[in-house]
Amino acid sequence: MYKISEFAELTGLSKETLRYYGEVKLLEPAYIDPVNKYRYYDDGSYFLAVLLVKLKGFGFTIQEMISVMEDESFANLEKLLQQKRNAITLQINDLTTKLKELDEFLESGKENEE
Amino acid sequence: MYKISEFAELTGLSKETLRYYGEVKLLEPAYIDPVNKYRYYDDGSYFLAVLLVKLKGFGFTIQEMISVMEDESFANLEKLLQQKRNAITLQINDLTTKLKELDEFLESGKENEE
DNA sequence: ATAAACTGTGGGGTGCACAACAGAGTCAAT
DNA sequence: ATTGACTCTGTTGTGCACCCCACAGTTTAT
Repeated sequence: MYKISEFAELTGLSKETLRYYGEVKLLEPAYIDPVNKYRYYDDGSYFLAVLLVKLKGFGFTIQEMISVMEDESFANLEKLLQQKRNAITLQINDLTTKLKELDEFLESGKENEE
Repeated sequence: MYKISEFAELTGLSKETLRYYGEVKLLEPAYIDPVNKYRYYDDGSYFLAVLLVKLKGFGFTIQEMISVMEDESFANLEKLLQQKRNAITLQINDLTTKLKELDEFLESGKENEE
């Protein structure tokens, strides 16, 4: 059983994020001490957390992650993954365009300096 | 003088965003009808809005945009632009990595299907 | 016993989007 | 001139996915 800070370090999720995930019932502590309310996580939590970190990195929303966790068959998972793949590709293109625009902007700024 | 919807269409900023920008004093309407509170924007607003849309696209935060607008000399502008350039480059790299990871994840998923 | 380190629960901030509801404005029909 | 219908605007509140700070009770180490 890990305390929140320990578990945060283990998973890469911040303490705040862990509390938040508990609140929205995405990842609830394995045990909460009824006296002091401390959250405790176990190896099962760890397993889930690792998956969540992955999905989060791919751009899954909380709701999407919840839906994935609820669906034992993981039937939606692949569909969502494809969706995120497209989204990431789009983002890369957008950012590449922004970068060009930014460089042009910087260029035009230099001209006006003198 | 443009009413908010017209101005929104002109600039590409949504009505909500325009109200928000007014609220945080980033871009205030040129005139507000004291009777009905309608916001009116003029060509000066338009000029600023175009710049803001650019900066926003580059990832400037509201506070950064405000600081840029307050500084008549635009001395920070270039520094911030360079900063954003780096940030965008990082994001592109991150996303590219994510894409690879996602593809690997999809691959490993296929194997387990049967 | 006491201090240091950790935990809990709020509450505010971010940058808008979106929905609800009310007061204006506009236009046509009466 | 009035009425109704439709469109537009205003304000207010909520949601997203956390981060950050403050205050207070706990636990741990000395």
